[in-house]
Amino acid sequence: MTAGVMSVTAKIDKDAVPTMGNGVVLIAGPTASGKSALALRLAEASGGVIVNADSMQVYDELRILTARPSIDDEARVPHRLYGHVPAATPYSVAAWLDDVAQILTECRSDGRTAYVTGGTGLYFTSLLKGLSPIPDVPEDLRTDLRAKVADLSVLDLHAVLEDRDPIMADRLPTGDRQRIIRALEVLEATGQSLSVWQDLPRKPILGAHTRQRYVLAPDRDWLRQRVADRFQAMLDQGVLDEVSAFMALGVPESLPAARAHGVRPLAAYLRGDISLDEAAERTITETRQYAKRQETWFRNQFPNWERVEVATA
RNA sequence: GCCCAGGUAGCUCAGUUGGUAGAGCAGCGGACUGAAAAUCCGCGUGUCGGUGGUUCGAAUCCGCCCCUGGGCA
Repeated sequence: MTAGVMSVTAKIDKDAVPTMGNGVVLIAGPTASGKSALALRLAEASGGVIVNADSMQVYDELRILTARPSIDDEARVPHRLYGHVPAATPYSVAAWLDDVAQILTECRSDGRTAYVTGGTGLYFTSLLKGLSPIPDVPEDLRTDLRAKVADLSVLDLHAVLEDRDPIMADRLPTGDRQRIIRALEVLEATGQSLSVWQDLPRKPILGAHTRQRYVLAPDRDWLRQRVADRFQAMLDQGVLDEVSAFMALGVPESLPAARAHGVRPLAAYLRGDISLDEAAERTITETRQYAKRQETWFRNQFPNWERVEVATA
């Protein structure tokens, strides 16, 4: 145990993993399950490239808090799409898909295997199933709309959608503010119901021929412990300084980067509102709850992916 | 030792004039087409500290005992 974090060994059939060359290997798994370490071993052994599939590790300023691969790790194997976006910039699945598409093309022409590694289920699903082609919604429209409906209750908001776009209103739960707003902004930006766009065929980047799909499946209790240990290690690595530097950037709380686990509780601690113990507990709890949601996704959306045992070493 | 306040779901607590108990949090399950580490939906049987009694019926009233916190000595 180094710095409170156990090392992880995941067993993957050697014959199933290419030792040379080309192709794409997908490695998903809940947070703190050891994906990065596994990808590093595999990519190092095969001269491959590690490609990030984590929606938070794309942001530059939160390396420690989002458990991004270290600078040393990045020196051992090429890592792509890690920290390539400033935290003040909103990113999205669509942007990620564009980015990966380009990188996968590069890998193919270089003859290197791409190990697409991360915990964001939607990213993997979109990679394999595609997204319907929906026009971009202008940033100022999004901001304006959000400001305009800020004081409406979810139910009122749903009623507005019901009035303007009954089909989407019917598809969405009455309490799901985020998706209701998305439906409204698409309608406003394009003049057409989001349902019309969503019904357009999707264009996958990777097809069914992508054979190598792995999900790390650690024991839940083990993972819960590991999340706590990892947080302790983050403290040792200086997360508090990182978060305080992040606070100084003044990234609006509504932006994705500001919602990384731990940002809010640790900021509250740094402001003197809560104790460090309290902040630690909240961060760890948020992270565990997320891990559970990830497992739900993998279990039900990726039934055919190969489960990989994770063992402590 | 005496007095007071408590002992109810993993945790914090509700529980009305006695009709065998319910919230928040945690946890568990599920959804998921462009901010997804987000957003949303569903799931609450637990010797009501123990024991004896009163009562048709006690978490609720009475006795004794145990434990915790505070006060007085």
